[in-house]
Amino acid sequence: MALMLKDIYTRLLERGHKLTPQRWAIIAIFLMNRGRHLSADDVFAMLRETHPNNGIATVYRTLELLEEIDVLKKLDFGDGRARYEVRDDDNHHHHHLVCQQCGKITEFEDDLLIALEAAIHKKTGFQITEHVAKFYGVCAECQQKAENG
Amino acid sequence: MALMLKDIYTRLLERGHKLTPQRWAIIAIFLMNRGRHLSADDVFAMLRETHPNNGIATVYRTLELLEEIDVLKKLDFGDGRARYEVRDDDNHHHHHLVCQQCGKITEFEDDLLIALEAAIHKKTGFQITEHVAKFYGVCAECQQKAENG
DNA sequence: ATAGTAAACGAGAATCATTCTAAATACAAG
DNA sequence: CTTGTATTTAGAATGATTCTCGTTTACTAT
Repeated sequence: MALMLKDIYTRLLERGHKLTPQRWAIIAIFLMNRGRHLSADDVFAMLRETHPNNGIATVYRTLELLEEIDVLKKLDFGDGRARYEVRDDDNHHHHHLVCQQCGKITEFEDDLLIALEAAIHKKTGFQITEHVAKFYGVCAECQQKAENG
Repeated sequence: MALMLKDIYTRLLERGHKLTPQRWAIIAIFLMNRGRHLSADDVFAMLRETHPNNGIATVYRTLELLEEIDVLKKLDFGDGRARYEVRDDDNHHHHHLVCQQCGKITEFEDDLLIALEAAIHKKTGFQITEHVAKFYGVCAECQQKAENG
């Protein structure tokens, strides 16, 4: 099921953290932008609109905290900055398709990697806890543009 | 087949690059350390042993150049620095297993991801040119240590 | 061989995302 | 209210990477 505010609140309190206005605002930004992959600077810019005197350091700390309590998932698309997305219980196995033309990032659901993980464990004894899979190429739209151009 | 010095020499000259002693030395470092994943700093340290007055900027420039001509493959293990390995013609589909305990990186050969790429193209029209797959977990040795400790 | 020219070099400054520090503030519990 | 702890801000620090610029070098054509 989708992650709710109540869950986040509970997780924070369980670990002895406070629900400050800054954290509240940053959580809201992510909940209002589900499906997007926000960088610290993206969040900072959005936060500034409503909280003009928030510091960037707080954004970084909050992102780190939200990752620790499994609210956010840290992503790396190789563009030199970390990005984050909401980690719902039901989005556990989607992969990212990065278009090298327009930079757009789409998602793809598939559990084929589970089979691969099983094969790896069988052959090497390696116990996998997490995987990262990214695919680089050209999205359907950019292919069409290239044909028509 | 394995990448030879002659191939590298040819590729450099074809594109109008010069074969300087510095480049020669850096190429040699990679050929003498096949299978390892060297960072710019690793290369710099090794280079210093024989060429004490080489600059780090040259290392970065050379790594970039060698990547451009497909001699090296740039890797990102999420430790905040880029790493490089020799890109042989025959190592096209190995994945990296990163042990979260000891940091060791092992490799695993498998073409299962090809099937996944086909599935993605069929469903989304996305034309994939490259993929990155990394698996994080605990290697067999660290598991044993944990059991015995 | 020699000189000309573009490429490459070294040293250090600059950049950029991220992390740390120090001092100030807010919150929860007694 | 007071005290201890968590959190915040602003700015400095960090660390990998890139840029700049004056100098040097490898290749080319004389």
